[in-house]
Amino acid sequence: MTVRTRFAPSPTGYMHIGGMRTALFNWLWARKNGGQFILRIDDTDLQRNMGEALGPILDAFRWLGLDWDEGPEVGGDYGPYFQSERRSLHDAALAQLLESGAVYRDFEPPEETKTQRETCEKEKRVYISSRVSVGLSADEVAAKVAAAEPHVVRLLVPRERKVTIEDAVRGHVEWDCSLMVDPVVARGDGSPLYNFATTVDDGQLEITHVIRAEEHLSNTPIQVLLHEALGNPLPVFAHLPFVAAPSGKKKLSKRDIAKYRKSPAFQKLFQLGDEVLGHLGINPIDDALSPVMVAYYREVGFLPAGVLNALARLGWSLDDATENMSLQTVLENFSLDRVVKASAGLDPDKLMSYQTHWMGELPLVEKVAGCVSILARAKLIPESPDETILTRLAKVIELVGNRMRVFGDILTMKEFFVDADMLVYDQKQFQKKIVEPENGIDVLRSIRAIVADSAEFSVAVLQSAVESFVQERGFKFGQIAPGLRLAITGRTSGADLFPTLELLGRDECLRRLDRAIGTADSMRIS
RNA sequence: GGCCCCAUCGUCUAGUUAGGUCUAGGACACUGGAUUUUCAUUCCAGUAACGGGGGUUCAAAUCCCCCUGGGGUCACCA
Repeated sequence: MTVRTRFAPSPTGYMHIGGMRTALFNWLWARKNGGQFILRIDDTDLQRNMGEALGPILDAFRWLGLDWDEGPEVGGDYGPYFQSERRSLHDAALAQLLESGAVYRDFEPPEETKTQRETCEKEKRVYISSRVSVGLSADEVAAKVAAAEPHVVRLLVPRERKVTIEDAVRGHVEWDCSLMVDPVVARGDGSPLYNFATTVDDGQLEITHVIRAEEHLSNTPIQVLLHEALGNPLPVFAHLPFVAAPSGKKKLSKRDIAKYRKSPAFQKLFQLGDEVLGHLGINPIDDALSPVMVAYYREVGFLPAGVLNALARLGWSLDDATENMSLQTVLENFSLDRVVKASAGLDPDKLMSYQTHWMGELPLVEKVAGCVSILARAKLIPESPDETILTRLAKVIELVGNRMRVFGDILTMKEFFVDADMLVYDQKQFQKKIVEPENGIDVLRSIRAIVADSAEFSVAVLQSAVESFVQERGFKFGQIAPGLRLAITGRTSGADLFPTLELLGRDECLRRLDRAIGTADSMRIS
């Protein structure tokens, strides 16, 4: 039998990083077994703009390179793939269950049901459905339906038995039906509820493996009972541990972003994100974009390989040592029985280490492409840069090397992309390293002369010239380097100094030195 | 609270199915050192865990029971 897995997001306008992990494992299992991975959109009673709500979800899949065999945009033989368009299928299934007596129309007023529930709770008894409507004759039911009496349709839970599953990650799990409330399967008008629609759809789509997060475990007995009533073969269930927040064991949730912002574990990621998004003109403070969303990582300039690697290792491992894995490697080695049972906290540090690894592996041309797109968005280079810019950019990228962990990092290296007069100095350091030292400005003047007069503007020539100057004056290079770097780049840390000078070019270096000298002069006077 | 799930370094995990090779391995983070004109890298080294109690056994991280702790879920949402 062909393995068929599915991911069934509701169109919420964003793709949750934990949901993405679930989707990834579904994709992996299908691909590993030469089966199909299906995207079904669970959009029942959602009246939002479908394009806006679904777009970001599909974008996330495309960005990570996870393709789907059936679903939106690609269609398939088991469609429609939007749950809202599958109503006739649900209706037919409901009619079938009504016919077989597996479900019943419940006319008990909701307030009454609620009261019973509350009473039981107060008295510490287990609440089970009263089933007052089960005794109604077919004619009585028909009459009430004809009179449009409000009601719901409930599953008649077989109370005398147990439901058991052999979960592919959890093993044997069982529930005692005598403790179960008869779940509502559809409203009086026939509109299906989640558990019912899902079961009908999974059955009709011939899903063989239901791989989903642990929070659905409690829905499972209902769905198993429904599958049985429908006469469907039972899919294999695999309940993955949910993705927890860093430094906590609670489910990672969009609602808690404000809290995460204050968490030390998340600090560095937020700092990076805020800075990069700031350069892009995106306000990261509002919830539109945050680390619980896949889009966040794309915007900040993470690589799909980095995110995928981190996601794959969240609740799964290949062996006792392998950490850096391409999607291909994960695919070749994936299995459900190596999925961990305990929930796993997303670790931003570890994510960054995977990211750094894969950025290091990326060919230069692809680094250039990634930087072009983010630099253009930050308006630091034109939309379609010419050869000169591209060649120079490649040199910058090679020079900064592993200092660029994500594409967004390039935006913090503004010194390569703005003119001398736009350079922003680190004020405190400028004061301390250039203005305050006795000969700080004089040194810069001397270096300006070297830069202006050197026969050739190359690393070798500049370096030896500066070194002999340093020696003459009885300095150490380490003493003058910070000031020089500050004058040239505005910052006290960064790529190797002489190559930076060479890359910037003689004229630009002179402008920067002049500006720094001028600024320092005026600061010293005042 | 009911039902269900889970429990190894700070974190992600290996080891648990078939008890000994585990004085518990790896990675991230952290600390120290070396390299480096800064920063980042790289390289070495180090700190650090089987939640507790009972069993079973010659032998338990591994099997059983209890406790504790954490979490999920309890809708005419999905």
